[in-house]
Amino acid sequence: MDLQERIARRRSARRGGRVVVDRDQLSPVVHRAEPVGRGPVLEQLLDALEPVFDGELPSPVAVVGPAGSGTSAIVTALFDALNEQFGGPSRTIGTTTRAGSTGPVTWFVTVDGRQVESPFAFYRAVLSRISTDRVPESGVGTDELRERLADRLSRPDRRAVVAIDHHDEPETLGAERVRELLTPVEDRVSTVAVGQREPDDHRGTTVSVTAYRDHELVDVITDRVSTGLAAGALGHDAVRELAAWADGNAHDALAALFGAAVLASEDGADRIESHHLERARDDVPDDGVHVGRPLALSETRQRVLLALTELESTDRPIREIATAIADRSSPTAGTVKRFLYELADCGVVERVPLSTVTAGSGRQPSTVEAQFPTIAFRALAATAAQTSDETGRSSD
DNA sequence: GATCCACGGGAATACACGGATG
DNA sequence: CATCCGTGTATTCCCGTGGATC
Repeated sequence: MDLQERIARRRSARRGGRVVVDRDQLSPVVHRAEPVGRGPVLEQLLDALEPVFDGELPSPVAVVGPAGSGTSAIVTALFDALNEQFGGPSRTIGTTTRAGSTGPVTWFVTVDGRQVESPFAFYRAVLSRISTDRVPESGVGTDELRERLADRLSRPDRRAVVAIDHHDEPETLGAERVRELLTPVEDRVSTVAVGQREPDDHRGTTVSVTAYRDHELVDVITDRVSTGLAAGALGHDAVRELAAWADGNAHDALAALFGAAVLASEDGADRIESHHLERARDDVPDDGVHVGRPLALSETRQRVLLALTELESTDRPIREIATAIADRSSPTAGTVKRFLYELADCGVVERVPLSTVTAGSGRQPSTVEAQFPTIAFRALAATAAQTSDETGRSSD
């Protein structure tokens, strides 16, 4: 490559990177270490967890709030902070600190129900947080992992508080199931169920989180804008408008903001224009699902979704869409079809009846539509995979 | 101690059946 | 009744692990 080319690349990289200063600060799937404007709720949650300060286990807690109200952010942030104070040696490499002779320990473990769907995966997730050894990812039975967990918690001065996030979403381990899995260690472990509803048989404390009010959401967005975007890339009026549109749902607001930033970067613009925001807002479905849902899926499923978002005409029966997707690499058409129905079943895509043209005599086909913010998904999935298929230029 | 192999979990795929529709 | 969609499930494949074997 010659010098002109080098310089041109520098220039375009700078142009592309103008708007976004720090992608992680902007990402709707990354939580803040200090949630914005949620002090009272944090206090309530600390109240519910109060017994841990006396070396006891709290009774079960439920953290309940509508979509986009920040329940995950609150619990994640608080558990991280509590771990700093109470946690024993984590799995960080080089845990040579006083092997075996540690004092009382309380681990605070968050398990993301979206990523942990089987008992095996659940035990593995908890174990790898509280144990110093590596935990096998396969080749060993579920019972074996359960025994290791019991073993790890066998000492009376060792306790754990396990938060199960998104316990009430489809395809996740329910809170009831989690408690069942924890029965062998129930006198050592307490649970915190995080979701939009209480677990059915919940007895214990409930911390209710309400949707953000307009000005609170403005603060949340402003916080992201100030650290994630270049100065002057987005005006305060636009932030207020965005907050009003999102109607208390921080996920929708941040997904639209992130999407608009992606579009502006792709344009090489140095600020986010209103048409960027408009397109990004249209891309966030009403009553859609969190972009973290598709992002938590296996790589193959994400590839299918990526291909789906790249198809121009989705106005076709599922069967045809499946073949079209299968044609661009991916698994076989049959498998793609299977995936699409499965994804429709758990709400990531929606089946919509296709009334147009019915030459055949059989049952009427339907098509599928994405129920997640596709611009944000495309940008975040690309960085997660960043293998094969180098579609977009990655300008990190 | 090095090598081999059986096992377990999970994903991909195949397949078959039930139901809707003309 | 013929046809095709939608779904439940059986089967196959893959791979990491850890104990058996030599």
